[in-house]
Amino acid sequence: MKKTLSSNPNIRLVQSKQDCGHCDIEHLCISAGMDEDSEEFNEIVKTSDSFDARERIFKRSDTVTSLYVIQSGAAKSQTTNADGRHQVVGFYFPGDLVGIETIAIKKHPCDVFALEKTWLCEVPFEKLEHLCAEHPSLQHEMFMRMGERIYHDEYSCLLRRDETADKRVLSFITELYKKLEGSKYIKGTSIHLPMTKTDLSSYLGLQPETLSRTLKHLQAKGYIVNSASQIEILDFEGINQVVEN
Amino acid sequence: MKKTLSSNPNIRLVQSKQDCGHCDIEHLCISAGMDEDSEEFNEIVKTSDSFDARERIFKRSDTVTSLYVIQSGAAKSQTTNADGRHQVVGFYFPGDLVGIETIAIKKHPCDVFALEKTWLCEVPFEKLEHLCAEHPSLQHEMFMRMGERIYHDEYSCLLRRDETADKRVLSFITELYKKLEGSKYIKGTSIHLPMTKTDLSSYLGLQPETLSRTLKHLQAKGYIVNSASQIEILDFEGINQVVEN
DNA sequence: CGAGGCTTTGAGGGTGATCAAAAAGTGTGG
DNA sequence: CCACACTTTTTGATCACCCTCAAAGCCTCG
Repeated sequence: MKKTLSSNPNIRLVQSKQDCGHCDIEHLCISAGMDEDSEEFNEIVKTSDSFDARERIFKRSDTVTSLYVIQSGAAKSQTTNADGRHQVVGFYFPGDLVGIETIAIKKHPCDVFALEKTWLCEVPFEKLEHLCAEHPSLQHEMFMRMGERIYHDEYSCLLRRDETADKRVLSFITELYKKLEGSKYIKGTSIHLPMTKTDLSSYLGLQPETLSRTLKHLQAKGYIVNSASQIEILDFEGINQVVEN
Repeated sequence: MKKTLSSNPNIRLVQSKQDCGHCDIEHLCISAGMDEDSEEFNEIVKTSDSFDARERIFKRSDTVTSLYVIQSGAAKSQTTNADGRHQVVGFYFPGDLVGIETIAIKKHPCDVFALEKTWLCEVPFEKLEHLCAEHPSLQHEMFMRMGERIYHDEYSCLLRRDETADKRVLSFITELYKKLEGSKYIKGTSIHLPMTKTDLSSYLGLQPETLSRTLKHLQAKGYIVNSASQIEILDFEGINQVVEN
């Protein structure tokens, strides 16, 4: 049986990763919202075992009572349509919250898969709520996180809806570049992509063939250099002009 | 000068609407999340003057420091692209929160227009945060509201992205029917639409012509009856089959 | 009653989907 | 380390859906 966080409540804790004080993404975590030292936060957090690439982290319809923070690695969430086709809903990187889309409906609307070796922190939602009530700064951080997510969803969604394949691809690339700046996914002007091109095409609402052709054509125009799991940005200026219009 | 809530801080209060205890959508308001009587909530809420149909409620880039609850009426939010075309991002009905998409960026990403005579309640966000910290049930209500919105955004977006015009239109109709059930917008199996068909087409990511043709064709198939500002649902069963596949 | 926006209808064109198949990459086990 | 199976990506050809442009009717509101 595959382990998933929700089917296996007795998660093997990785003690060395347990202490928030030693976490290397502390500044990206919601605990960064706490004024005082995050000792209390540390106490409610559980650290999960790691997940290998392609391993399922959450199963659709699983009951959720926690939020999860990506500590290291990357993940994708995807649904399966009635006719069996998959659709990628989002990608998650270190510091991102997995599960705020579930707190109202209390179950995963999607399967979530690790894209590479990935570690998560589990934050039991009910305990988080209590802590939020005692620490206004943490409550504020949560509101801000959720507000950002709503803003992003409503705008990235919009963006992609009516735009051409060129624009969708270019704006995805530049947004991701900004988001991951300073992380191990960025080397100079190159972005390492942990997801497959097929996943990316699904996320962008395109067919794999269309994404392939689009990347080729964007490379021919000199905007980017496309390779297996990496995209190099050549012409930020030119890309911005395409995206803005 | 057009009055907007944010350009005119000295809002004329409508005293008769001021008291939360007499609000006819109290059960839809975030104050419904409060265990005790909502006296304290009542104290922080400001009620705005009403807005006429087509009147602008918020201007894009306006600074925001409050959330707003639609007390009565309906509104749309829309952006303007670089090339001047408008794009409708969302519709708001009684009980809906306008402004949670702004709390992280602190300004309106969109213009918001009244679709008909509309009343709003203003809830200063900072005061709301303080109240949330004192009343865990209110904090919980806010988390649930935001979680629902994220869930809806990520799913309605998904839904519309790859689906045919038929599916987009039918799922919009049935979702709206469910959402507005029991309100004045629903009479039997008919939905009154406060927005224009052009607004709706924009929201659905279609051209007005395409929406017009789609509605005609869905009527020919016997799913709905289409008229000026009303859509009657004839075949719930059949519609579900179309949407699910 | 007139002006303006909204909706409908028609004809033609383009972007991206679909289908098919080859090429390249990835992981596994011997 | 290589061979094999499998997945992912690419390429090509054709097609469908929706967009675009144009214009006429319709409704709403001043």
